Amino acid sequence: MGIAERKLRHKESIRIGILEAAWQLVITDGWQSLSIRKIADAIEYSIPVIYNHFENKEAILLEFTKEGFEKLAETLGEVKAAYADPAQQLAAMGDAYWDFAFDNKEYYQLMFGLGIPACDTVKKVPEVQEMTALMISTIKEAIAGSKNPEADYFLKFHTYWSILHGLVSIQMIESGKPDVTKKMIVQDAMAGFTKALVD
Amino acid sequence: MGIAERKLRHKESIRIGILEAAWQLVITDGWQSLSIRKIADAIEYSIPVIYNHFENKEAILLEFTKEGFEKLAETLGEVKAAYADPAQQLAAMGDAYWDFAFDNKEYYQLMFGLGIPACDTVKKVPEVQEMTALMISTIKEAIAGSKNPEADYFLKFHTYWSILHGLVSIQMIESGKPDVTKKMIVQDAMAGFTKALVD
DNA sequence: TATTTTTGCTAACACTGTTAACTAAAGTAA
DNA sequence: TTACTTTAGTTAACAGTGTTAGCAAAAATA
Repeated sequence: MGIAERKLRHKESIRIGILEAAWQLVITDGWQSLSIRKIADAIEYSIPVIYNHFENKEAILLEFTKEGFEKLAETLGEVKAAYADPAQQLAAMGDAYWDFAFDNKEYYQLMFGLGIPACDTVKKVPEVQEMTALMISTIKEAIAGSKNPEADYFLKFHTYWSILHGLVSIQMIESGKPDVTKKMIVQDAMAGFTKALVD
Repeated sequence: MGIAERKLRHKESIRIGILEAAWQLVITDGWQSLSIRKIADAIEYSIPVIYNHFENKEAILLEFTKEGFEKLAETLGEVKAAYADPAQQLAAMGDAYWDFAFDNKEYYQLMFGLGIPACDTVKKVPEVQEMTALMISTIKEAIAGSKNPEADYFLKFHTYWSILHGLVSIQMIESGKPDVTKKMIVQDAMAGFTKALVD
């Protein structure tokens, strides 16, 4: 009865093919010009086949959004593990966040940029919470060891994430500045934040 | 020879009609669903008429982007004028920036969100520099009166804007949180920034 | 071998931005 | 007023988009 398995494998291989073809197209032409027809063309199947594996185009994009947040969470987790001091963790995680965004522009733009309807992305993508949980725990630890242990961790987390995202997105729409100063900007901002946090 | 003038007036009135119709459509249905056909329908002219007044759809969006940055710059200018102390100015401008974003979501999303190709927006929209100039001058003044007058004003400006934009956009994709805490987040972040700036 | 299920295709619908080609109106000059 | 030229506005089409209904062929089951 390996038939069912073989079929499943085949189905799965098409699914993967769709995602790989889509990703290739994104890499070469950007999100904007990704289309179902192009994907169908690339995998050498007809258009409706894609709809057997994904409900619609958005579902394909959602898949990448998930992947993106997963990768980001993984990266941040590793970086966090490399340090013991929460303040150092926050600094390193900020650095890593920045690097991730620019090393994976395609992902980052999809995760935040493309979707004005990103409002509900948060609900549809549990991976977001994976990432935020990491940040929140670190913030909590930092607060616990600070001179102001009563600080609102959720507020501080929000500030932390916002600073990072803001830095990244402003940098992305302005890209064309010297490369050296870039990193300084993050580090300066992070230093300011941590200083205010730890008091 | 008032004929030419009348014609010009008429032409201008259509142009305005296009923008007004477009704006109305955006208000009711959002940017995503704005289409040339719908605009043509609304102004009761055929489609190509729109192309006599705007090179393409993007040019129409660009018009609103300009408007948005103009409004924002104006608002920030007024707020700045209401205070003498740079630190206070920065705080008030941050507040105003936040309010602008949420009072004019449609504008803000267009100015930053919709355009992944927003990279060249900065070049195409001189109004952006109007706004940034305001911020930069205030930052400069604040630095001049701080304990560390050697600080890099451009870096600090960048941080300031990024924090604001980050706060806004994270808030926008997360909207669904209690309203009261929102303002606190900005003010907390701004306080942290100013503190680090003035030393 | 006959029947059912699955798989994948063609062709279409309803949209999108954009433009070429034409008509009818308005303005100009004789 | 008539003849010509310009311009304003139209219809109809092109090339593309996401999505789906209906059908043919292949594969699995009885």
